[in-house]
Amino acid sequence: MHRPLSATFFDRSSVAVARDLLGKFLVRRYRGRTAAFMITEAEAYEGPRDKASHAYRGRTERNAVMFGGAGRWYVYFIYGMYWMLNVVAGPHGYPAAVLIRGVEGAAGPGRLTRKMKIGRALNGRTASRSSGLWIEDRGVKVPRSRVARTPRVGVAYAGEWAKKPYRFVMK
DNA sequence: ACGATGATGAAC
DNA sequence: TTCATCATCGTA
Repeated sequence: MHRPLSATFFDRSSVAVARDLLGKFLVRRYRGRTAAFMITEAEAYEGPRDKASHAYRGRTERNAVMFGGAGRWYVYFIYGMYWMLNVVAGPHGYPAAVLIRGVEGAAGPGRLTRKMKIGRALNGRTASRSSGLWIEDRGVKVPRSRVARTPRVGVAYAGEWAKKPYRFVMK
């Protein structure tokens, strides 16, 4: 059996976490059924200085979970239709997170949450079996040659931060 | 290229 | 209380 990744995996720079999430499995237990999909795309949102991050303008009701400890889900609603799934990274008090943008069989962050029945109920919960959503290492190794690094999607407003190569995608 | 669709946060 | 904005997606 595979064990869920623990908080120590997420208690690092969000960029390192985003890179290492490629090849891991996002596992959902919902209404008695369990489904697992390999993560193929992730983006880092790194700290209070990152202009593309929700935490850039400080703590608010929405982004509060980003300021907590690593390994919790940060789920928010956007464009009146979609839920975005993030996992909090880095030390307590430092607002960083990784947006899980794609899994095998669902490209795009909005599609993935719809497919896996992810919504507000998971916000602030721990990435563990108890919450019904967690991440496992199933032994898939993703070599550098299979990883593309690009700027993040949909953050053109973020000036210099829009250019940073914080998006990781499996080729 | 653009509209759907509504929560969020900052301004007023 | 109003209002612009938004870490997107489907249709054209």
